[in-house]
Amino acid sequence: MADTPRSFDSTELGAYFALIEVSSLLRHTVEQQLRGAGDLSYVQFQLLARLGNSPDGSYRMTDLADGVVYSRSGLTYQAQSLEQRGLVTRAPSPDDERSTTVTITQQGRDTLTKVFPGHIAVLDELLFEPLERADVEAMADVLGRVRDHMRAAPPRSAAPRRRRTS
Amino acid sequence: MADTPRSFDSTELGAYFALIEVSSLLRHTVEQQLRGAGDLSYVQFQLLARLGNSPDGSYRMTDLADGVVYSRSGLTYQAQSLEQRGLVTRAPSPDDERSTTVTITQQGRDTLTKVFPGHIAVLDELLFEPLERADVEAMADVLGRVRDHMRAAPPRSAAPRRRRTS
DNA sequence: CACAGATGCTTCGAATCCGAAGCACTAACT
DNA sequence: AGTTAGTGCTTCGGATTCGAAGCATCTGTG
Repeated sequence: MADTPRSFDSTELGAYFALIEVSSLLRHTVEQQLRGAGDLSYVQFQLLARLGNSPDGSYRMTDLADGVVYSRSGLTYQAQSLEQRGLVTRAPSPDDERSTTVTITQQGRDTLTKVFPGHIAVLDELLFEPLERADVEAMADVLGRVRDHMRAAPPRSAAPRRRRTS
Repeated sequence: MADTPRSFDSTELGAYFALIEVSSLLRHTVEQQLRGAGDLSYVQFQLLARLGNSPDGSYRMTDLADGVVYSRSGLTYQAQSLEQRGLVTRAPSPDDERSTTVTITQQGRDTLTKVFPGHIAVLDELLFEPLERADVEAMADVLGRVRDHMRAAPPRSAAPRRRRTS
């Protein structure tokens, strides 16, 4: 473990720090906008957005949790909250009694459309404003590759339960 | 407000989503490594790291909070925690009785060195592995500019208390 | 100097978050 | 079918988080 005690040069450090800082700052501002515009937390918005983009407006709990990088128990909490507010419904899946299917309601979609313009405005102002088109493309490309790489590796808590090894 | 209901193209969306996803996934993994290696949360590590990089190993509470994008009350909580564990000390500032100066202790530095190799290993493996040198440079450049832009704008909760305007 | 406003930090209460443990259902193997 | 392992979700307890309010100090102005 930790068998490569190499250190980073300033460019690498800069990239890393900038990444963390930008996402923190962005998240912060977005959070406030969402709270004000539709009384949503960032997580709640992400959940609704994902559901809204789904072809049938629904997902399994686990897939939702993995999608937004969130703990399952945390998702249960938020899903209950959203359900009480009438923004989603929950029902056991037809094919698998264990799993719960979360579906966005019309009211959920309305909330989404109500909140969206402001959300875009914040992103535009904070994230895209200082960037050229090429920068955005580079960012999408580079970060996209990183994401794929991360998703490829054991996505959540590494150790697969068992190795059915020969 | 929201006077620009333009929408994003897929590149922009990709850049945004990738940013969020990458930082979330990264944070998650790093968190676990830190927890295991030195019983630190990510925030605690960030605080120690910042203090460790400071010329005199200390910062004011507010500057620390702004640095890591964190609420003041949250910082108070973590600073107390770190102080109890002997990783930092807190003392009123000499020149301003109001402000508290947080200083990293030798034990804090030791913890930092103990945790660092693993931290670097995670970053190397998860973030830098799929990237060329040029990619890292592009990332540092683009995200660095975004960060500067964000920091330039009213950094925390917008409204300055008063406008001493003419 | 007295005072109002600004600033730095902490306390407080409520919301959110996570991991571990538990419950229910499914799959695989015999 | 019976047994064992795997999977999906929730509950639980404790930790962390934030914003609002409070307290103490500082600063600028009369």
